Amino acid sequence: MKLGQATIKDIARDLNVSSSTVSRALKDYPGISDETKKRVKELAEKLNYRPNAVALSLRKSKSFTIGVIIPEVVHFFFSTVISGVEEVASANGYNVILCQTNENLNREKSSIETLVSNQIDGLLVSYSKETKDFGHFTKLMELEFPIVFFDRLPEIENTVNVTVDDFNGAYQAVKHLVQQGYTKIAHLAGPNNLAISKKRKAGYMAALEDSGIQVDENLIIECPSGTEKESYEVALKLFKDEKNRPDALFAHHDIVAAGAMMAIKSLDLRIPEDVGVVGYSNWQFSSMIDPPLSTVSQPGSKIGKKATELLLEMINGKKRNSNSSDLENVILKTELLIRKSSVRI
Amino acid sequence: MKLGQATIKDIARDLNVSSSTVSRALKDYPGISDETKKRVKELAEKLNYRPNAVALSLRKSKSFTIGVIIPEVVHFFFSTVISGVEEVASANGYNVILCQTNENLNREKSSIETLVSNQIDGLLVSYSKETKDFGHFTKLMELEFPIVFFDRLPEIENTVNVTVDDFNGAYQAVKHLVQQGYTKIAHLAGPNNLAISKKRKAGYMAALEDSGIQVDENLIIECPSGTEKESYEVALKLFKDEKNRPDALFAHHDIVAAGAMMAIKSLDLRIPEDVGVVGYSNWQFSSMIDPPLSTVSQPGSKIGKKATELLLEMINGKKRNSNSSDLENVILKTELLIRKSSVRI
DNA sequence: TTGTAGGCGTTATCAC
DNA sequence: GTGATAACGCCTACAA
Repeated sequence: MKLGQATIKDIARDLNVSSSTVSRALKDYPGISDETKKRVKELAEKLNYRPNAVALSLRKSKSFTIGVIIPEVVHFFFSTVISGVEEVASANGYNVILCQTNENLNREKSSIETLVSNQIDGLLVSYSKETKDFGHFTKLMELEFPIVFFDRLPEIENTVNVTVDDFNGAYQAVKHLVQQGYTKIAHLAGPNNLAISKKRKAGYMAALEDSGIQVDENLIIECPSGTEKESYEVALKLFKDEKNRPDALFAHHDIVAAGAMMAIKSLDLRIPEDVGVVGYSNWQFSSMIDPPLSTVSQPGSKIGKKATELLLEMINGKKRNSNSSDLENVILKTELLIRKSSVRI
Repeated sequence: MKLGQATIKDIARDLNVSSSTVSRALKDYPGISDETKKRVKELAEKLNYRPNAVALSLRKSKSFTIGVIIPEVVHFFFSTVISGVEEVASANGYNVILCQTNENLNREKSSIETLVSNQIDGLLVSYSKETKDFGHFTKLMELEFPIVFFDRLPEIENTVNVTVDDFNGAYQAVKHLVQQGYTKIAHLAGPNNLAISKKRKAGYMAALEDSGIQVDENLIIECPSGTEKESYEVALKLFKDEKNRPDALFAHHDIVAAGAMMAIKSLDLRIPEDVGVVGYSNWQFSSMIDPPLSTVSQPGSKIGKKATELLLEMINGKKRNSNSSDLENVILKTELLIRKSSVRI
């Protein structure tokens, strides 16, 4: 910062008053003559005075800044979350410091170090795929530091969480496939250490069972990396086998679904006539591929907003980490978007 | 910040030394006995001491924080830029404060106010569509405050810019359409006050002229909002008119192209046989729609990285705003990705 | 080798 | 009504 920004002291010197007077005048404190107040404000205006937020942070031990730790920015869902976070934060006078971990545990840990040493007031976290131990979070929580977890929930007690109802989202998706007359429904699952993957898988299985269809473990295939390429290959193998070929697919992710669709089409199978497909997340491209992909829509921006609102409440003492309040675990509803890829009736 | 983080004073008190000794010991300053150094470091470790970055900022008038002002986070191109920025910043020990303007001038202005009062060391900017006056930027630049503009360049002298070669990107795209035998090529342009829109349009026109095709102003239609819906309607009108129907389309944006493709398909025209389409930006969905969309790929992450590198150089005094150095205007190359939507030979 | 004092910009507390 | 002082956490002349 090279800008010779004017300070309270400058104003005080120019006006031959003390800096306390200036400080009080600027904030309309009682006990300052209208005359002085006016002179101070005018000069402040003229010098383009702006309070130094860093000095304020130090003085008040409060930075009006929150940290966001996120696996990847380039991810439609996360970018919508960030957008929601920024929205609510800025509306409440808070800054957002962004850290992406690239799914790397060490970066997650070092991000926390920096953020904490920057005196952030609170933290929003979606942890990395590598994170299996949550010590770096619990240490902070024991000191009553405000943290809200979103999307990926850690196995820690008494956390404040914002998430979507993954079980139900998957359940609805698979039920829909069943209603469309598909009976042999495969599942391309996410990495097993993520709670969301487990819940989607559980929803898938429950929907089958409730429909009187037996779960076939051979039809559940893990796609840990979640790339298009990976699922393309997985799906190719899965659908090549004519004898055991599934007639539908529920993917834990639109990208995974898209890769699989490419494989299915390359085998000259028709979607949705031969194979029905439903994805998850409603990526921006999902409505534009051929055929448009049915998917479970997660309200990303709403998650970001809600998480930030909760965090600000915690910061401002209206809420603690470990209340019995039911607010501590907010579960937002998903929405099943039915498009062409899964409709054959 | 409720965490009772240990301070230098705490360590000093415990060890019965002065805080300057602790400060020096922690930073391996000369003239501290090994004995003291060891005791200080051990206790620091034990107390989990972390320097208070806010106090440091105040002391040094340097925050190791940069601000990013961006129109929208939920935008594939911008999210890749942000990712690149975060990458380079964190590798150099800098934090990133993110502000999105939602294309709103007032938010842009107030973001700058907050960022500056937070003593950021420098600023990366892609300004809003509403911004026609750049006073809020020039005011800072006159004070030698480091700013790097990316993607959208302001009409100000002596700025440091990172951008892509939009003219050439468009030129290549249209040349490619010509080579494929399309002759009546329409252009869905962006808002005219953005330099990028102008350059893409200029590239479009130059490519036509260089190919001996006369530019027809009726085939250039502005799509200011850039939404799918808008371009759907625009394209519907454009391609309904059988007499003057174009046989190809160059859109300033993939979303715009996608909307137009839906319109074209709804008129039972085939892509690429009847109509060739090329977009711009290589959104994630572009390779997945039907047919896969040819597009001009902008190296978003590279832009973010390069812009941040330049900014850090400016911050660290290796570079000034208004040098004659040719580094002040970095133009990165685009890449034409040829997919099915534009290939009929 | 270590300590003291002052200051970065602000505000709360006490005094006049 | 206003001013002086101390404090937030850290660093760095200058002293000792």
